[in-house]
Amino acid sequence: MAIEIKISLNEGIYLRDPQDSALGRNIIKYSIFLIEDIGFESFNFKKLAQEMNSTEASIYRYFENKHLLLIYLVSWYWEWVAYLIKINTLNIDDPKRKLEIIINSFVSASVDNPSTDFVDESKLHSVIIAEGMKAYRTKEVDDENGKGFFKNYKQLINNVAGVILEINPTFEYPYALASNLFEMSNNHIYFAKHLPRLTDIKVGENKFSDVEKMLNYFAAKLLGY
Amino acid sequence: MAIEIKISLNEGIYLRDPQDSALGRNIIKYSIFLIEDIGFESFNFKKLAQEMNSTEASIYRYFENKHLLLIYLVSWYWEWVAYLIKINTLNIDDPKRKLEIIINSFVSASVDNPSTDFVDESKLHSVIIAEGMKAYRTKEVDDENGKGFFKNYKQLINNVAGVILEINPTFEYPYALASNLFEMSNNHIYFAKHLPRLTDIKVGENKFSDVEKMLNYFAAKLLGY
DNA sequence: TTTTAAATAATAGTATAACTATTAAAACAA
DNA sequence: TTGTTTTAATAGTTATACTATTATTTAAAA
Repeated sequence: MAIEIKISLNEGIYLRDPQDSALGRNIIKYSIFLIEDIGFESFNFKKLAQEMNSTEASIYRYFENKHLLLIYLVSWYWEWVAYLIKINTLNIDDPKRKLEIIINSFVSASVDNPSTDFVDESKLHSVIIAEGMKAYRTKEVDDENGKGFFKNYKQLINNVAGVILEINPTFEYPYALASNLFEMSNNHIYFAKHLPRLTDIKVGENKFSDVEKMLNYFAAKLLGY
Repeated sequence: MAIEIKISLNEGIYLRDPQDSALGRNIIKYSIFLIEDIGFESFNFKKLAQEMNSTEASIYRYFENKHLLLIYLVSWYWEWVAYLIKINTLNIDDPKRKLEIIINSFVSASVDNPSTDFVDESKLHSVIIAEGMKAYRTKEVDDENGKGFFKNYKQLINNVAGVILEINPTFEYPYALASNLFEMSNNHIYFAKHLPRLTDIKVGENKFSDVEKMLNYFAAKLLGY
C-alpha cells in the first residue's frame, strides 16, 4: 500500500516544483545521497549533475542555488516529522504520552516508512543532523524568514509547545523547550558520533535509544513529573 | 592595567601564529569584524585583505583557508570563556554559585574586559553565536578532532561537567547538560533575534538577562534544587 | 658599515565553483 | 503537418579559492 502524502512547501524556495517531474524528483533523491556522502561545503550542482546523469544548467532551472536546495530538504524533513507526529498521536489523549511520541519522532524519524519513493527519510535524517542548521544560520535568515521559508519549522515547534503546555500549563518556556528538544536530539547524535566528549550518550547504527531516554528524562524533570 | 593572557591554541590550526606579528593580529581583528558584517559564506580572504589593506596571499601565509581561520576564532572564544570562568570562580566554593557564574560567562562573554587589544570579545561573541557551529559541522570533523583542534571546547565542557557533578554527583548527563547549556545559550540568543517563534525569551542590545534566567532555571530543575 | 641570508609580502597568475545566455530538442496543440 | 511551448544541453562568463614566483624588507654576519 503506497502512502500518499503531498508535501506542501513554500513556493519561493524553488524555481520549479521538483515533485512535478522525474528530473526534479531525481534532484531531491540524489542531492540527499551526495550531501550525505561529501558534505554540504563540497557539494555543488556540477557534481550532482554528474551523479544523476544530467547537467548543471538543468538543476539551476529547479533551484537558484544549493542553499535553497538545502532549505527545501530541511523543510521537507520538518514536514515529514510533523506528519509522523500527527499520525502517531491521533488517538492518544495523554499529553505525556504524546510528548514521548514526539521525542521518538525527533530521534528516529529514520523509520522505514517511506512517504515517497524518491526520498529516503533515513538518509535525509543523517543530512539534517550534520547540515540542517546551515539552512538558517546565514545572513539571509531575516529576509528568508520574511518570505516564510521556515514556516514548517515554526509550525512544528508550535505544535510541540502546545503539548508541553497541556502537560504543564504554567511552564514558562514551552517554545524554548520544544526547539531545544529538537536541536538537542540532532546535536547529541552528532556529538556521540564525532565529538563524544561533549555528551554522555552513545549511539549505534541508527540506534538512538540513549538519546531518546535522555530527552525524555530532561522533559520529565523540567515539566515536573 | 593591562591584563595579559597568552592564548595557547593548537599549532596545527595555523601556518604561522597570528599573535606573533602585526599582520597576524590584524587578520584576527579584521576577520571578526568582516565575518560579523557579511557572514561566513560571503567572507573570503580577498575581501579581508582589502579591508585591512594587505593582500590575499599574505593572509594565506597565516591560514590555509577560511575554515581554519574560523576554527582559530572559535578556539580563541572557548579559551576566553574558560578564562572568564576561572578568574570569576577562583574563590567561590558553592558549586551552585559556580554554575551561575558559568552560565553568566556563556551568555555575556561580551563583557568589556578586553584580554587583548586586537580581539573585541563582544564582536567575537556575535560571530560565535551566528557561525560558531560551522567550525565543527563539516566532513573534516573526525580528522580535525584527531589533530586536537577542538580540545579547547572539550576541556571547557569537561570543567563545567565537573561543577555539575559537584552539585549532583548522581546526575546521569553531566557532559550533555554542560554542552547543551553552552549551545542553548547561543541558539536562543540567535533565535530571539532572527526566529523569535522558536523561543520564549527576548534579547536587547547585548542584554541577555532573559537567556541567563532561563538557563539557570533549566539547570536548577534538572539538577534538582 | 656593508654584504649576505632569511623572512615576509606583493604580483600575477591557475583551477574550480557558481551562475547564465543561447541554442537545440521534445512535447503538445492547432 | 506546422507552429508554439516546454524542457534540457552547450558553451560560455564571472567570481572564488588557492599558489608559484618575484620583490622587498629585516636581520645577521663579515
